[in-house]
Amino acid sequence: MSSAKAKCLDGDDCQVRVIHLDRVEQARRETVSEKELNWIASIYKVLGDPSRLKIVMALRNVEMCVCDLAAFLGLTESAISHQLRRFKDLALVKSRREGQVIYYSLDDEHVAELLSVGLEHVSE
Amino acid sequence: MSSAKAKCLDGDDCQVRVIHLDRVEQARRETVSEKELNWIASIYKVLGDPSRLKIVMALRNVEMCVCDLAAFLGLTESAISHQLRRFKDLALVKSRREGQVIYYSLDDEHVAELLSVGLEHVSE
DNA sequence: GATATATTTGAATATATGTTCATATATTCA
DNA sequence: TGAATATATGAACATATATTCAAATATATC
Repeated sequence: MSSAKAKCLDGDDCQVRVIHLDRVEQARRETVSEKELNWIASIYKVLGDPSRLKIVMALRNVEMCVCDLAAFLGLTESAISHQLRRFKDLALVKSRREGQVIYYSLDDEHVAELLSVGLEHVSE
Repeated sequence: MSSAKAKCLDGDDCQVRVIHLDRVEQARRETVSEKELNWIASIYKVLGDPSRLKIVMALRNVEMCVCDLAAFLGLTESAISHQLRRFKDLALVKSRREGQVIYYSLDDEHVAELLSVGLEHVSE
């Protein structure tokens, strides 16, 4: 066991206080790459907004166009379009054009897969 | 099927354009309460930040104190403390005092439960 | 081609957020 | 009690973000 006295860790200016060096090193060993970490966080982040979560939940069952979603959420069509772009960037949502109307729906496989990846890293 | 012509929905000033009224109404019927929605979003949101995600992933396996986490993340102890408070507010993290040191760990049951609730509402 | 509809894009803005610094609180030990 | 350590708190700040407005693009219809 480590003592409860703080030790000095070799940081930039040797100012870093550490009580359990072994645990910090273990965490260092077990952490995922910065890149992957940011990626997982971005998945959670995009779902961490009430408007976007509402969009996802609406698209769970039905295909919808921008103006339907705008009516449902009580937001501007522009606002919806901006948010949908974020989803598309993460490939959480796919679109299909039919004339002037563009239908949006969940990219179910991706959603399921991405969330399971996140879970895998968070809860054991 | 609905026509592809926009209809006028009875909004505040009757300016709301809707193409598939039936789908909007279905979404209205199937949506969860605003309160629950905000709550689920807040769970995702708190995980949607690289620093916080790193904290959660570190606490998965080991109990850690503030200064250990600060050393691990390369952040101020104050910053860690602020973030830990957010986790505690959502009951995602629990703490245990031992002398001057406060040990933080994941409230595993809660994490698992909360995420499963979120999943339940998002993917099918 | 001209008009109307559906969506996108970019600028602007108000608000939220993550971090740091300085200070306060709590605990231990001399 | 007083000094030292560990953590918490609040103000300040810089950055990120969600939304709106105005204008642009794309498709269909006349």
